[in-house]
Amino acid sequence: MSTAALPLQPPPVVEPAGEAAPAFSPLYQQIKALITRELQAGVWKPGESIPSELDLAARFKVSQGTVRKAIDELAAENLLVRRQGKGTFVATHSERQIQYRFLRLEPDDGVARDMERRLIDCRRVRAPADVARALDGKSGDSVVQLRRLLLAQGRPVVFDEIWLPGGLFKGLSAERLSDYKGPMYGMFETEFGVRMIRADEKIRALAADAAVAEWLAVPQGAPLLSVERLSFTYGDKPVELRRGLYNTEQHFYRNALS
Amino acid sequence: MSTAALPLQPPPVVEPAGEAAPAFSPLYQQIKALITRELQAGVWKPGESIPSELDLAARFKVSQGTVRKAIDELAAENLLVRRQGKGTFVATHSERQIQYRFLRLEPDDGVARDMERRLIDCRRVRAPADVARALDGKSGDSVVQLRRLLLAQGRPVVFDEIWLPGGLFKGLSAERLSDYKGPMYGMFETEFGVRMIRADEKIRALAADAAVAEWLAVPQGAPLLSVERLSFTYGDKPVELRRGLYNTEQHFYRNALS
DNA sequence: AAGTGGTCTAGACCACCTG
DNA sequence: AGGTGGTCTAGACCACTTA
Repeated sequence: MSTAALPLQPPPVVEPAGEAAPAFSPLYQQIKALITRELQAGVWKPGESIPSELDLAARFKVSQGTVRKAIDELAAENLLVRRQGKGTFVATHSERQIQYRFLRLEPDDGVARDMERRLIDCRRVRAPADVARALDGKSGDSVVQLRRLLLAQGRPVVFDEIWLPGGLFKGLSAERLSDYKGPMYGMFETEFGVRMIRADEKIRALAADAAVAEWLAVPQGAPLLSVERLSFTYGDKPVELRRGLYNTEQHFYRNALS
Repeated sequence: MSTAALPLQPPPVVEPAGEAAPAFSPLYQQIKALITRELQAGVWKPGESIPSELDLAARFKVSQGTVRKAIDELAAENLLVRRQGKGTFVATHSERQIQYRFLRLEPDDGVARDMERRLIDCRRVRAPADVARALDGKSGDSVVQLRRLLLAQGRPVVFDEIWLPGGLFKGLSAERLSDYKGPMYGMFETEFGVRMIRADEKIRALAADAAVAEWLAVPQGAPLLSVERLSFTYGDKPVELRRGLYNTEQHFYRNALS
């Protein structure tokens, strides 16, 4: 409905100034941008289906093939999910199958089990300088800081420390977190309308300090995997900084290169 | 030339036995498989261009769009590289820009510099059980084992231990390795015709033992990133096992999630 | 100017899912 | 049966490269 008649600016075929400008935008890229705007605006909610390709083609006054190419790219970026015969759906972190979309940890014995989530604490604090910088905010901004453990078969494997912009997560509390069943990113979607689209991780090895050693039940100085993740929502806006410390004695971080 | 008239089996539309079989193969997938075969057979060498889309369409007796979709997927898998106006080229590890296609290590200060490669040794040995298993061989098979260091600004950062199937790498020696300028995977391509297509990495943190500590000039017990990589060539055939130990004091391993 | 990949269209038909 | 995404075609035109 909000995508009514739309003029679809005729492709800005040539730019006036002969600079190093984009200077050309295929129709399907424009369509893609329009669809992304609708997603961002929440016109279609995570898990819901978007209009059919023919619908969208009619709305945008382009051929089905052009809409198709736009959707293809959005599906490749994991913003949409195609299901033959059923429709195209808005991606979500709430579904069983893709529950741990961003967690690359696997047990050595290969059997993927569910992990237990145990919240340690959840506080509102003033952002330290490095956290503020990562989240595109100012030092001293209000942020939600939470810490938690992930346990496999009762044994702690991951210690997570998470920072979220206070403005986006008003009302987030230890109670609400504990009450919520399902993955954290699913909760962020449904309760706060914040959808994690992509993330960047920086990984290093470091020695456990006294506090973390206790949480993970390893000796002080034990080598741990440090995974610093910055997650982004639409428009490449950073909305979560997370630092995980992984005990990799019986698990490993998997990565596929191509 | 080897792709002459080709009958292109008419899509096996329906399978006789009503089992859980593939039972359907789009034309463009068949084309994709044919192109992959040519690549594997070395008809087109790394860095060279393949025939134009119209050429291939004529050869295969399909429309350009169908060839296009096949090539699109091969490009997405990094087997081919498209260059508008010039043609489509066989991917290679030898080009300057994509030199370290599989190395995800970055310096903290962001300035990507070239790393110095220093070979430690190169020997032919009998494969230990775990190496043989990874390479789909038998325990005791002949393998080339080599060890080397990567140095950034004169300081050792990576200690690599690499195993290669002896049969594929006849004549590989310390001399030839030292003489060769350019990345190792580039040498494998041009000297041995072995092309690395994709790889799987398992990452953990561990403490430096005495030997590695000396190579990397860190204290014994220092936390290191262990990166175990299994690389595959065409047909998902494993052709390299590599275990790298990274000093992550001034570098980190980057990974993008989506 | 000629050749290459890139975009866009319009229409046909197929495979899959649901009432 | 009707709707959805998936495949395939044939042809037009555009953008980029090279000669």
